[in-house]
Amino acid sequence: MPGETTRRRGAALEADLLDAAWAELEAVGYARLTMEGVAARARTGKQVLYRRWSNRAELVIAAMRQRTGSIADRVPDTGSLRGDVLEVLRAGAGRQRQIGPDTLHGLLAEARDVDPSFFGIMRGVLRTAVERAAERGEIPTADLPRRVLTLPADLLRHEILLSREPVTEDTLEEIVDDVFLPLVHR
Amino acid sequence: MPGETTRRRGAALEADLLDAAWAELEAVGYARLTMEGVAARARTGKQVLYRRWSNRAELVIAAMRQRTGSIADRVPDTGSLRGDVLEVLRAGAGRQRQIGPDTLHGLLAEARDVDPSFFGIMRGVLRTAVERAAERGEIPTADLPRRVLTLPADLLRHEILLSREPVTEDTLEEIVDDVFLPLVHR
DNA sequence: GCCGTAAGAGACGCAACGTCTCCTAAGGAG
DNA sequence: CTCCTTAGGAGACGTTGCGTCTCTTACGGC
Repeated sequence: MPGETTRRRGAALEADLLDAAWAELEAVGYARLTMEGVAARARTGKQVLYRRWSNRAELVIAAMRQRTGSIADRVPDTGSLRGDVLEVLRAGAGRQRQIGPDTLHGLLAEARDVDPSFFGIMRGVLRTAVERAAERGEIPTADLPRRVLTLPADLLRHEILLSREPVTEDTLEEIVDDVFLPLVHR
Repeated sequence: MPGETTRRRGAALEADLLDAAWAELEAVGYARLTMEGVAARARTGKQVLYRRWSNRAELVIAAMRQRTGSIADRVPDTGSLRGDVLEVLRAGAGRQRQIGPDTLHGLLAEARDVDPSFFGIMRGVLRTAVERAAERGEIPTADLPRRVLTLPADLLRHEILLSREPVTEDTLEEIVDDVFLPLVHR
């Protein structure tokens, strides 16, 4: 096999490393993911990993970024606030299904600086959805208390962190219909 | 020194072990707490720990239980729903201050079965508070959607898990005044 | 075609794990 | 009071993964 002496470099190698990290994550889970395991899977040495990321958490976060591009920036537009918010939550729940609660718990415990943009992304999207609903006259005002605006995202996150089971569609609807919409309609 | 040959046993020893675990937790934090460290602090061997708890998480949970008795069962009665709920949240926030987010994150990541009673305690207390408010005629009905009832506790928990800073009184008031009470009043 | 950079490979010392073994104090049974 | 079972105290042991380090060698820009 000719690939035998081929030595990967730069971006190509980095992509392979992140792929290997992701594969290892799926294979053994975050708790038992080791730098040596990832290195072995990528058929390289640990040093190559440490040259780029200084610990498990950083490596895994990088791998996740590569895999699950940014959710944000794509504001849904279903015509109703309810539909928009549900859509945002579905996107968040979907991302959770990809990542899994164990990884989230692990990162929370190990990452010194969980980049807020990692958990706080949904806020801007929700603000836009609410503003558009107000413009349509669907709700009285877009001027909500900060905590109300982040409420759907916060509750979803809470659910993800504590449930260990994938979040169901029913749960998302409860969040929207029992909590968020009643607060906004007035 | 005569204490030198005294060998502790049973419950007395167990209490010493849990004290040592708690002290170690305060001294080095959950991330760097080790079984060997706890054993050394308790002036005994690891085996004595492993005979009782099969890992860090179990040991620490036991230590916490001994230290911070049960919050529940003591339903505040301030005369107003607002006061009662705030009081419950303050108790929860206080417990957090004792324990610290790092320990919580660690347990979440390591404990296979985070006993729901550990995180879900506040629910029953809130139910009682709401029922009494309804009896007083302060609110129209005590028949709230499940998710609304657990809302204050859920939001506090979310805050605790993601903020890393102690939860402030302001935050508690936001939860109650901007989110919970508006939902209940109607 | 030369040469600096970084990949590939693995040895190293260290810290904790969880298991084990050995000895001996404690304290109940008779 | 003595015997005997139980469990505490102490530490050795093999293992795993960490993070660092060293060495050789391929790559690819100049």
